[in-house]
Formats: sequence, C-alpha cells, structure tokens
Amino acid sequence: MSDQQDNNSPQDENQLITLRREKLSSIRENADNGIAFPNNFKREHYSAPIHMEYGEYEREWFDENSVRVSIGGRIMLKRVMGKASFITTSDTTGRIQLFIQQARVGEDLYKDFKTWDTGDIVGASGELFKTKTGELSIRVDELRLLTKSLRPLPEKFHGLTDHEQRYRQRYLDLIMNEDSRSVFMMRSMIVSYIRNYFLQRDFLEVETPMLQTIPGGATARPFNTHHNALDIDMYLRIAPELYLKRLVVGGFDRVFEINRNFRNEGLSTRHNPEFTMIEWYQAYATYHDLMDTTEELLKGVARDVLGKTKITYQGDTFDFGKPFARMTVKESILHFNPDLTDDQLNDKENATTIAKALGIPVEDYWGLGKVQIEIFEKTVEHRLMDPTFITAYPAEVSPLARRNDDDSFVTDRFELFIGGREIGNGFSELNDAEDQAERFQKQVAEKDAGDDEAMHYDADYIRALEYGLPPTAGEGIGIDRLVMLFTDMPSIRDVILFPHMRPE
RNA sequence: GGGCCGUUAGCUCAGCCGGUAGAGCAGUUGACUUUUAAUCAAUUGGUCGAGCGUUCGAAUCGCUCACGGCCCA
Repeated sequence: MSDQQDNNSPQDENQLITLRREKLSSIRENADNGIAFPNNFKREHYSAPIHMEYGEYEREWFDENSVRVSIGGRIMLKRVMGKASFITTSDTTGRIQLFIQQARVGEDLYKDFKTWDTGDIVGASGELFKTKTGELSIRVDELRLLTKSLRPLPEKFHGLTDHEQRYRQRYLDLIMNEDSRSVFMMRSMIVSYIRNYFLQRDFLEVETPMLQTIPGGATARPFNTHHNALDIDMYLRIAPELYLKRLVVGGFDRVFEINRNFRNEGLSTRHNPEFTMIEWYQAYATYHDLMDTTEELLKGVARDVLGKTKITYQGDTFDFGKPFARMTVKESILHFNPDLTDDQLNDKENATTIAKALGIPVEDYWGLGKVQIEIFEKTVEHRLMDPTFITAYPAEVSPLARRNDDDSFVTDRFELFIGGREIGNGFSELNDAEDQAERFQKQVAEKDAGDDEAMHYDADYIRALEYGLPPTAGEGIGIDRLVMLFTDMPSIRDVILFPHMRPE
C-alpha cells in the first residue's frame, strides 16, 4: 500500500459511505461465526448460459420442470415491496432477475435483505420461473450477502459517463458499462485469434527483454531507468525487433511475440506510453509473403471474431472482403497530389520546396527519403481508408530493412493503413551485416545532428548478423489500434484497461 | 506545445446578462407479494475543481493554476 495517498481520507467520506460502514459493522456483529465476508458460497451457474438454455421455454414449462440454479453476482437494481422484491444481479456473463419473497426466505432474512444496497455482492439459489411479463427469473429460497459494498454505484440509468472517471476507475466502468466490458472481451478474443493463427503455422511464441541496455528496433524516445546492482542505465524497450532477429540467427525460423512496448512520447487518442504489439519473423519469406499473411490474418479476425467483412469505424466503412490495395510510397503521393510529378519528388531541392510549402519543418540533415516520407505522412496517410499496403519506403527511413534489388534507394518494406491510421509495418530484413553496420553509423550521425529518436549502434546485433541471418521477413502490428478499429472505439484509452493519466 | 470545451450532491445534469443552490436517480423513513429506469408520500445530503481579483454582493464576470475531453502540432 502506498502511503502517499489516503483514499479513506475524511474528505472522501460522505453520508452514503458512512451509512454503509454502519451497516457493515452491524453485519460484523451479527454474522454467523463472526464472518462478515464469507467465502464458502458455491456458485454453480452464470446468468447468460441460464438465459440461453431456458430463455425460450413458456411460463407453463417451469410449473412442470424444476430447475435449480445457484448464482453469485452484484446487485444492480432493487425493486423492494412489502413482502416480495425483485433485484437484478450482474455477473461476468450478464444479468438475471431474482424474485425474493418473505414467505420463502423467512421474515428475518427478508428484513435484513431490505437493508442491502445496490453494489452488494450476493449469492442466491432457487428455481427458475417466468414472470407475468415473461422474464426468466430465479425464485430465491436461499440468499446470502457475500460482500458488503461501501461505496454507492453511479446512477442506474445513465451509468458512469465521465471519461476521466471511467479511465481512472476502470473497475467502476466495467461494473456499470456493458459496452466497456464487451470491448475488453473482444480484445481478448482478437489477441487469442492472432496467437492461434501463428501457433498453427508453426511459429514459436517467445519473450524477449523489456529492459534493454540499447533500446533498438524502432525510432522513438525510450523511458530511462537504472539497474542498481549492475549500476548501469537501462531502457524500457521501444521494440523487440533486434532480439527476435537474434533468435532467427539462432535457428528459430519462425518466432513471434505479443507484448508491451514503451515510448516516452506524448499521449493522445492514438498514443499510450505503453502499448501492445505483435511482432513476428519468418525465415525464407519476403515482405510479399508478409503482406499476404497480414491480409489473411486481418480478414480472418473480421470474419471469425466479428463475423463480418465490412467494418464500420466512427461512421466510415472499410471493406475487408476485397483484396487489400497495394501501392508504393511515391505512387500514393502522386495519386493524392495530382499536381506533383515524379521528377519533382526525386529531386531533393524540389521535394524540399514542396515539403516546406506544406508547412513541414525540414531539417538540414534530412535526405530526400525523409523529405518524401514527411510529404507522404502529411498528404496521404490520413486518406488511406480501406486497407492499403504502402510499399517501397526509402532506405533512409528504414534502417533495418533490406534494400530493393532494382532500386537501392528504397527498401523491401511496407506499412499497412486502415482508416487513415498506420496499423502494421513489415519488411524483408536487412541481413547484410556490413550494410547494417553502415546504417547504424548513419543513425548515430543523425543522433549527433540532433535527432534524439535516431537509433543507437548495437554491436552485438551486428555480431549476430555476422554469424548469418537467413533471408527473413518480419512485421509488427499494433494491437491497440487494431482493437480500436474492430471495436469502433475512438480513443486508444478505450481499449487499454488502465490507460495512463496524470495522477489525481 | 497551441486552440476550443468542460469541472455544481455518490451518479446524470439544470442554474451563468451577479442577489446567496436546484431536479432526477441513489440514500433515509413509511406504504406495497409479479416488479423491471417499479410506484406513492415525506425527507437528509453541497468548501458550485483551487486560488486571486472586480463588486455592497460571485456557481455566475476577469485572471492564474490543476485535472480532463476533443481538435491541431
């Protein structure tokens, strides 16, 4: 427990909490064997399966068939009458209504029950029946208070809508908002689908260091930390890439990792300081194979997890049924900027002029490739709505990717865009140790020139490449953004259980 | 980092050309054995995000700050 914050400070208390505390102390005094928080209740059923199995039967069916169930859940709604009450309880699967009659549970228990509050967790057993209005319910004969809740729940109809509170107190969001629960269930299903996809194709799931001495595999600012016993500075990883490729050098031809990366950058609806990526590496494959894999994988998620081929995201519809478009960086720039010509883009001075006219703050140390990519990001990226692979990224901005055989200015690399957002990034890996060493040196020069996102020189990685990395292709997909897309959530905070916020 | 918006009861929100705080839900008390956002009657509950200023008087106007949301970089 942290002693910096005291959540039970007097300011945080109010009439409602005080009263519930009084109820709890009365429960403590009167509890059987003095146990106010019993844990010997056996829950045997869940709400949703009960509805699925018995929801269709007529009222009369229940007169002739006795079905006993025993459920545990949180009281969400109370409708108390003199000698009989209805409460709606919620468990992990959904809700079910309980009918509690004084004549059945006894006068004393009924009297106690009337003092229970929404938010309390109860265990109940009884027979299924249908009410006059046809709602499948449990006619309770055994009822126990399992956990007294000390804090009042939000309003039963509007629930909890305040974004800040939903993120800071996710537990409360999950109690109140079915939609929020389903987003995170969907997230779990998507991740499972992806994991199974790779496992079924003989990929080995691995875990590589999150604490790294050289933060590599991407261009981003890392979080710094310090290892006391070794007395060395360390970094939280910005990507697992270089470790995964070391494993391919070691002979694991197909590896993948689904895990967290950390980038010390701003927060936004698309950026959380820690986020989840899947990266996979496949020896004897090319970036073309990766595009095929990606397309099959995402179509599979749409089809098998969501059950549809058209995904609606924030009012736009993206078609996962048709083949994903593929075009090069330059083709896409020319397509969305019909007034520009190929020659202009191939000339650094011209390209710089164009970039500056677009308001891009061009730095002196930028090469043509960087200028082209900035133009791409400014004018193309947000317009790529249907799933689109953009290929042929300049080598200058792709320090780990293999050069293209026909045009060494670009690499055998692509990025996947959906809904104007980058979803994935993959390429044929640079397995020429000497070329890689040169590119690292160039990155170090850029770092010296002022680009604090440029890469470090990783000598051990070069040493690994010198032993020989087979021809390999690898890709990363941002899981959070993918889940946003498939759950139609506008902010990355909506798909991360505990998004980062400034402390209260 | 910049712009716009927000912060009032536990929750959802009114009140904002300045006159001293409201509703619904939740809670409490009472009535009620088929309710379902139960109903009916009564009722408790507020450092109006924080601070400074203007004013006889500030939830309301101004400034600063904090936290958040959206958009932009």
